[in-house]
Amino acid sequence: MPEIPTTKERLLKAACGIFAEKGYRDTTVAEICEVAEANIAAVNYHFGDKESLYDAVWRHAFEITRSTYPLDSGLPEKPSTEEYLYSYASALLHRIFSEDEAGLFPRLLNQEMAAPTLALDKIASEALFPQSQQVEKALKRHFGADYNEHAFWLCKNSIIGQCAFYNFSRPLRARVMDCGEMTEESIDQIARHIARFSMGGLNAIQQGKIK
Amino acid sequence: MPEIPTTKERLLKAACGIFAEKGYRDTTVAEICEVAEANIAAVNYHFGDKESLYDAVWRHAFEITRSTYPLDSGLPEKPSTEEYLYSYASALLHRIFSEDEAGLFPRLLNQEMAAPTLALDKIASEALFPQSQQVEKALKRHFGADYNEHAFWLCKNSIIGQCAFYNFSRPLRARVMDCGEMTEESIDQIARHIARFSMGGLNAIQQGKIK
Amino acid sequence: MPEIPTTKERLLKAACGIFAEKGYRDTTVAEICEVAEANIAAVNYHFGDKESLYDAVWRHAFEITRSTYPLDSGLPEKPSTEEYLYSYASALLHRIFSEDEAGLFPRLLNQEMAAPTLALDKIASEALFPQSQQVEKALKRHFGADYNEHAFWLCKNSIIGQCAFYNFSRPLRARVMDCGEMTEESIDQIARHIARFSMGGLNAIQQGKIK
Amino acid sequence: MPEIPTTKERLLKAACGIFAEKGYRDTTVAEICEVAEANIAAVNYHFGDKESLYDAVWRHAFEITRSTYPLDSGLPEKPSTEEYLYSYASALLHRIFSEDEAGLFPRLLNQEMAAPTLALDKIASEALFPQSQQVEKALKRHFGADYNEHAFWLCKNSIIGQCAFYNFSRPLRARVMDCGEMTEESIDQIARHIARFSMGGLNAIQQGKIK
DNA sequence: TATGAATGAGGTTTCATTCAT
DNA sequence: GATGAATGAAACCTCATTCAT
Repeated sequence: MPEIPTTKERLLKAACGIFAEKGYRDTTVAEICEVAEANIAAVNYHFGDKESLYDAVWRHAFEITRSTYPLDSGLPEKPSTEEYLYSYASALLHRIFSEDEAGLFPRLLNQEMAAPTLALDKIASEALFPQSQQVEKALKRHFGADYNEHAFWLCKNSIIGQCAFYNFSRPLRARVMDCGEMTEESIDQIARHIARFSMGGLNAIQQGKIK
Repeated sequence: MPEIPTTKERLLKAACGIFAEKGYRDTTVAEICEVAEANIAAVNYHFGDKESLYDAVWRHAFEITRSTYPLDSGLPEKPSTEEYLYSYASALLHRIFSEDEAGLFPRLLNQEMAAPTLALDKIASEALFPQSQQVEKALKRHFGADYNEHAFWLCKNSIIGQCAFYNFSRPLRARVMDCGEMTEESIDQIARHIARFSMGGLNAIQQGKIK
Repeated sequence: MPEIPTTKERLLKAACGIFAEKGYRDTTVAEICEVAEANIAAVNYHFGDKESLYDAVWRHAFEITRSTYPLDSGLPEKPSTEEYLYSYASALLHRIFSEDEAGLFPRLLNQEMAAPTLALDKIASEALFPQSQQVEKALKRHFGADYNEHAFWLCKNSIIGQCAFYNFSRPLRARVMDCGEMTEESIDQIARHIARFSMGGLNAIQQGKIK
Repeated sequence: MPEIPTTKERLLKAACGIFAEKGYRDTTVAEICEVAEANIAAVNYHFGDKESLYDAVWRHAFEITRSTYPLDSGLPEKPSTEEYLYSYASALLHRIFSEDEAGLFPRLLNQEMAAPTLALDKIASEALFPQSQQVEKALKRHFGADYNEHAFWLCKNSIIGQCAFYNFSRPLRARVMDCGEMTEESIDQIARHIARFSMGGLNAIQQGKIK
């Protein structure tokens, strides 16, 4: 039974879309209220002020994104490093290429990276840091005795960077990057590429360290 | 002979720094004029409007960055793929970590990726596309007969993505990423890591293709 | 038997304190309701509108103040003029320096003197005028045959003014006037001073008139 | 040659009148601009914000009041205490009853006493404290050897209070106090009354102390 | 009897731009 | 060539009040 959405829900939904598209500063309360078909004072009534609404927005967006595309879905009991990398990249890419609600968080993140708001501190500690730690765990298991703090940090960045690039370069896709529409299959192809490429990279780094 | 900078030059310089730091929308004409010690009407007088100033800023910043850190400096006559990758990554990273004028372009790029302006089309075709082609050329040479359009595109993204990540994640450096001040040596270390990691990646991809 | 206060009573009490502290305009209905732990619509429901609530506050505050510190308490059967003046000043000063409910009326009066509301007319005739007449009566008895309408009016103002000054200058007490906490004794000291100072004044005026 | 007043001057003048009449909070920037026939943004352009305008207003008002009715005008070389008291009361009363620009400061003060703003600290230390000291000086001379800190403070308050009462009770003049229009002569009459009444008071206090 | 959601009017402030000088 | 005053549009926020329940 589809409930009629409350004004607060409509505001949150409208705000999610507009904040993700335009960023905090370029988004006006008036536009949110218009899209939500609510009174101009509704944001202040339901959320206090624009900033608190933004807070609710990113938490909401992150929760949807996290639960729709969890980072460790479909992994076997004892995943190989490549299996883990594939799962991780696949989740991140699905989030990035998603054109519905599940894609909101990466877009908001893009906005924050360009024009950080006060929310970034919270986003970093509550959303990004925990996810970052998951990659670390997998890498630590892979490296085992060869563990090295700095090499480790570099590898983590290489892996995340390959995925994040597709988020960062979003506006270029229609301009320079000659890629068509993103399908389930093409996303999977990228994920598999990143997993394999990274495995090769990790091995190269590990060999360099041992020698 | 150090010339006294004209009002127009002072405006351009001030605008570069502020636009790069705050983005187009968060930057006010008043602040630019104040920093440039110019009249509030100076921007409109010399550049027409805020947007045209932004255009001039773009070109200026790119020209400085491109000439300060060219992508192919210090390469031997017939560079190996790893040497080439190292040179490429080194240039990109120096641009990204530069805290003077040479670092303006990556910062502006970050802003554009989040909130594209009309300038992005021009920048994409005039600045980004040519640079992208340089990576392509090196990869084509490396792959040789194994050349495959899509695998090739994926590898390019993997390489650029690893570098761009340090630009994209700039605001996180002070928050989540536990890295100290960037020195010439630490930048070099990252560049060498990316070159080696990518060589491992390329080989892994190539072997996968052959088999 | 301490009854549980009704919503209306809680509203009235909360409103008294806040109106007295901040004045009509600076007080928000929302704040009153919050302090009274009542619904935002409670003021309008129970009192009609903000202004009517203010009216009720006025009457309530005056009634408490008037009954707690009546102007003629503790007077002997046939008080001397100085005894009367002392009693009068003492009552006014106790009202002014009271920090509980009995002090509400002078504070509200202060607000009205700066920004009169429609309530002032009623307050003037119902609360202030009768009190003013009491001083007149005592003065008439004192002056006797020397009675003179205008000299009389001036003396009344001199007496009331000395007391009212401690109400009017309330915000200055913490700033310029170097006086410590007000105790029963220090209040009494002021009352005795005003009685004696005024006796001296009245005599001086009377002598001037006679001569 | 009467110069055409600038926008800034018109704003200041309009603001003086409206702030004095309504107080800081009840005055709107829009109303000031309307009266000054200026654009709604003019206040922010010329003064920064409403608060800074208010700052300029009370300084302007005080300066006019202070110079129009200085506290020690018309005093003989070696004034008697009564002459001094007369001069002081006369100045204060002229300020209070003035219906042109010279009357602005007492009205603003009335507003501040009811609803203090951040400006009150500055007003107290820059305007009120220095004037208070002038009374002290005269009283110290009068009391001579009988000087007593507290009695002294009480007398000062009695004198100022008698004058300030006519400021504080302003809205009551038309309601309860049966006084007609204020003329130069009636003001003078009040001043002479206060001087004489206070002389009597001071003497009574002094005798009480001596005995 | 009481409430929480909702609202419209109006508050201060910001800002890119214009214009007479 | 350059400026400082001025402005209109629009931003965010506040608040007394209303209304359906």
